[in-house]
Amino acid sequence: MRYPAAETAKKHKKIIGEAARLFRERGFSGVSVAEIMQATGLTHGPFYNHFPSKEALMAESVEHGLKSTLAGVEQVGNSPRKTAEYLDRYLSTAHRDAPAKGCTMAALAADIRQQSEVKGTFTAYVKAIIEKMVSNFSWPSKRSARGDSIRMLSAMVGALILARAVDDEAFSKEILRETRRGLP
Amino acid sequence: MRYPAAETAKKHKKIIGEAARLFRERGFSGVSVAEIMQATGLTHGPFYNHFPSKEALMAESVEHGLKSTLAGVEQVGNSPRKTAEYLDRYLSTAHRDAPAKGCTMAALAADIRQQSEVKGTFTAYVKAIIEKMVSNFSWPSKRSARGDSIRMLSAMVGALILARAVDDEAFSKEILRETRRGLP
DNA sequence: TGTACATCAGTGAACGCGCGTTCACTGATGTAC
DNA sequence: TGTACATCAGTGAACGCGCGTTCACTGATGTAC
Repeated sequence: MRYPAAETAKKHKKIIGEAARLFRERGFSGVSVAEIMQATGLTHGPFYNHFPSKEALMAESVEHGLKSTLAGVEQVGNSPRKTAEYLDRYLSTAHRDAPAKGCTMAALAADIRQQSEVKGTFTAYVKAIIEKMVSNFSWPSKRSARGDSIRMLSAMVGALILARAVDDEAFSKEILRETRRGLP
Repeated sequence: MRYPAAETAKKHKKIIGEAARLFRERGFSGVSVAEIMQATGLTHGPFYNHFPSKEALMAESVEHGLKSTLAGVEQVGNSPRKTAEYLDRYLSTAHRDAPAKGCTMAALAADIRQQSEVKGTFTAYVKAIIEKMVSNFSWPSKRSARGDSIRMLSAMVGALILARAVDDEAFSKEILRETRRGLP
């Protein structure tokens, strides 16, 4: 049956939100279209009223996730204390244990390597995130800020991925803590 | 038909080798049992003469891959020049472009997060690799060597994963180069 | 304002496909005598 | 050393299953008059 026009746009966003959450939690191939639709409270049929394919949803949900990571960096504002707080949060056990609402780069970068449809969007956002880190974080020297940002991001993403893959709590915490210690 | 006993062990190793290669290239879910068997020159049927399940093969092939990464670190020998050469190789475009024969941590850490069967082996090898980095790399101070090793590994793995996920060659190279510059 | 009809998001069964896994069968190898 | 037979890795068809995707149908909404 036909539904109020306003609800269609709302459902579209709901699908993207649930997909972004589930994909980060279990990877692209670990989540089915039916499961995403079930999470929005619908059956799997109308998925194709909203998106041409699962791959199209992957692209939109990655963008959705990266947008909020970018917004997170934007809010830091360049005091040393705020920068330190951001890093504390990124390399926390809370972030490690909640990939579903965490950094899309750490959760899906490996999956994105295989998905040429999504790589363009991913690349644009990683560039934007680096640039925002350069301008919004506190750096000792303006000259080296871009290199420092890239190094910081590599360490953050690598540490989070390793800390999540390891099943020894003490060792996982050590990876987060020691990586944090090397950053401002 | 029955085959010479010596060939059975050889085929077992061949399956592991091909699986380790293909899994690193396309992830666990990106490679089918049939494809692995085809790569060894057999049909898919006898797979279950060698392994109880695909998951068991995943565990053995991850171990196979990590063993050679560990062996690579073992060969460094602790001169500053050898350490630098190792890092140059790890963060090279050649390594970036050849995940099939490259570092298993960078290629499969994200997949391993979801695979509880494999996490134990992975954890043990990451610990061993860190320990070998502590003893075989050249460090300014013995006291900080373990923390330095962990930071280095996080940056290496993160940079390689990001450089592979990005589809802009100049930006990808910049990630590798700048991460390299922050290391000894 | 009231009525008649076209629209289209949602339903749920069905599709074709590829996957992991199983199995009856084959026949050269290894072994017992 | 030669013969008869048990073994078991390999073959390839078949299995059940879940997936992405399609589709005929439904019926409240929005619109034309």
